[in-house]
Amino acid sequence: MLDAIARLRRFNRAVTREVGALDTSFLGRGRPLGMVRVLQLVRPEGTDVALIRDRLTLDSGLTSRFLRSLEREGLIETDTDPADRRRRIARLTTAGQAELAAYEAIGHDRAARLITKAGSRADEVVAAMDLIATLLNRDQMEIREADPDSPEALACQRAYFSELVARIPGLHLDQFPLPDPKADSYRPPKGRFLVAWSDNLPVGCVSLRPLDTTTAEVKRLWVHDSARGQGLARRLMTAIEGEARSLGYTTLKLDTNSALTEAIKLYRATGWSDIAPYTQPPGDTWMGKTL
Amino acid sequence: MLDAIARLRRFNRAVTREVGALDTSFLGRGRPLGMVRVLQLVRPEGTDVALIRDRLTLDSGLTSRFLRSLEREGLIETDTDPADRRRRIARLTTAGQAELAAYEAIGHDRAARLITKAGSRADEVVAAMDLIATLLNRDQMEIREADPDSPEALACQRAYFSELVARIPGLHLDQFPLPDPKADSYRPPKGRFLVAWSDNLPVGCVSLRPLDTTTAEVKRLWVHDSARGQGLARRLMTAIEGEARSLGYTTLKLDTNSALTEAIKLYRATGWSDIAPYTQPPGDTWMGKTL
DNA sequence: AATAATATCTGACTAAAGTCCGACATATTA
DNA sequence: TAATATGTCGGACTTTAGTCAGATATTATT
Repeated sequence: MLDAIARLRRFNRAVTREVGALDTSFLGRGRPLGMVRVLQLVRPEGTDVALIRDRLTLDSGLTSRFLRSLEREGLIETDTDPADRRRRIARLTTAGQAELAAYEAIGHDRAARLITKAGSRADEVVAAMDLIATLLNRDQMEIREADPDSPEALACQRAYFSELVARIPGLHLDQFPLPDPKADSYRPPKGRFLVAWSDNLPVGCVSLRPLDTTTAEVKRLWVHDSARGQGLARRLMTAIEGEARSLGYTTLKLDTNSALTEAIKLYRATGWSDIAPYTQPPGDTWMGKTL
Repeated sequence: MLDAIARLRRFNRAVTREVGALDTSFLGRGRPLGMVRVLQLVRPEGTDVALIRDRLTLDSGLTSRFLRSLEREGLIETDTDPADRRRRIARLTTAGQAELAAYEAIGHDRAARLITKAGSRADEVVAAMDLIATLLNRDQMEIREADPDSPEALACQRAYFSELVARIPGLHLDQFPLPDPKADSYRPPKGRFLVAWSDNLPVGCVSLRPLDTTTAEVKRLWVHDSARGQGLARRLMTAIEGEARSLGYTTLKLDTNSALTEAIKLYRATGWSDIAPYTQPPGDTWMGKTL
């Protein structure tokens, strides 16, 4: 443990230097870092000013001045929130989107250089970064609905199928075409596809499709390697069960494979129990839950 | 590659937040971060002011002011470098060492909390941090002489023997007692023990012991997992060969095991060639080089 | 309806970091 | 020996980040 702490602190020092260098790169476009950090949180659809303040733990006065400055530059627009007219919502303008893209490009170049530096160990380094970033972002993971054919949902499903193939003997990737021809069953109004985000990286998914008017099936529960052991699968299951409830289903089913031991353990721990088989292989374990 | 870059940038964001929080923790002792960073580079034996400036990429005026301020507080002392009297050398006083220890304690607490947060995956997280920190520190790795019984040299040898045991069937750790009863042969004036440092972490070692007046043996070449694939083993070999040369040896020998393929590949690539056996198992490959 | 709480904004202020310049002593080169 | 380069220093200045208090509008509570 003592040694681990010394090594973590070495990591901090190394990264402080790197991040310090990264900060100055933002200055390349003549705007202070604080303002850029705000800009990066403003979405084209609009972001709550309170959320920005909260995320960056900024003083309200400072936030306000940053927003005014960005507004003067024409990068954002602000409006009062119709729901609570004390609140304000900041929205990225077209010019703002272009400016943000320019920052993306700068960061992109720096990142590419660092990855090149990693040489033959680039994959390992990226996996290591994922692990650390997911850990640091842990308290800010969000679960949002997504279209099953969106790029992020496809990435999740691809990873999920790869894992199935790796863990269950006799399966092949071409058995799982993507985009899924049956994607429509995971779409509203009867179905759902949820994606878990850690910052901008999709780190998990789960989906729901109707079987009959009162029964739905949970499918494709997957968690990114870097996010395992942190209770995300449980959160995803809670979320999808909540969706099922609000869609009016009273019974849930799922089929899984006995090789996926952690998943089965989770199901049992959250009130699922074995039921009669209702699908073909690769499923060999069937479970159900009454809502 | 594209995806890797997006993920690296996510890592940067996560770490910027964490490091930002880390920075403010330094303010707890009423000294600005910049000054603390300088203080951390000053060693009790003395550090070149130019080196400090270089490492932190500071303006000379700013560096000077930080040093004056630390000097006024009695934490450091400065002297002109006798070798080049334009240069100055900063030395940590006893008070400075105490102050630095206090900072260590603060960082220690924060680090311990983060590791606790990693839970069951703490080991993986620390390994991931090592990999990234070593990559970022790559251009600043230093090779320095150490006593074979110093804690860092022992750590290196322990890791080296563990690796031997893991890779060569039939070996047991108790065959390699530490501290080494024959440590004296690796000490000056006839022997050498070199340790490679990445920041404060020993990431590699190599040693030399006399066989006769003109022949020496290279032993215990080891590189930390996080530092592999970056040419460190080659640097260590170059360094130890240089030491051998300056000690007046004309011939070098080593014995190794055929399981250590990367090492053997390196030896062949740097002018070593096979020679007649001269030791017992676990050695099964013997090489020599004329200086 | 009065009071309290909340969200934002503005202005005044401070601390920290960093830049630029000239002065000075010393070292290197022509 | 003269000219040039280098390393350090201190002063004047700017930018950035952050704090604090008060004003205003709106919402929630009593």
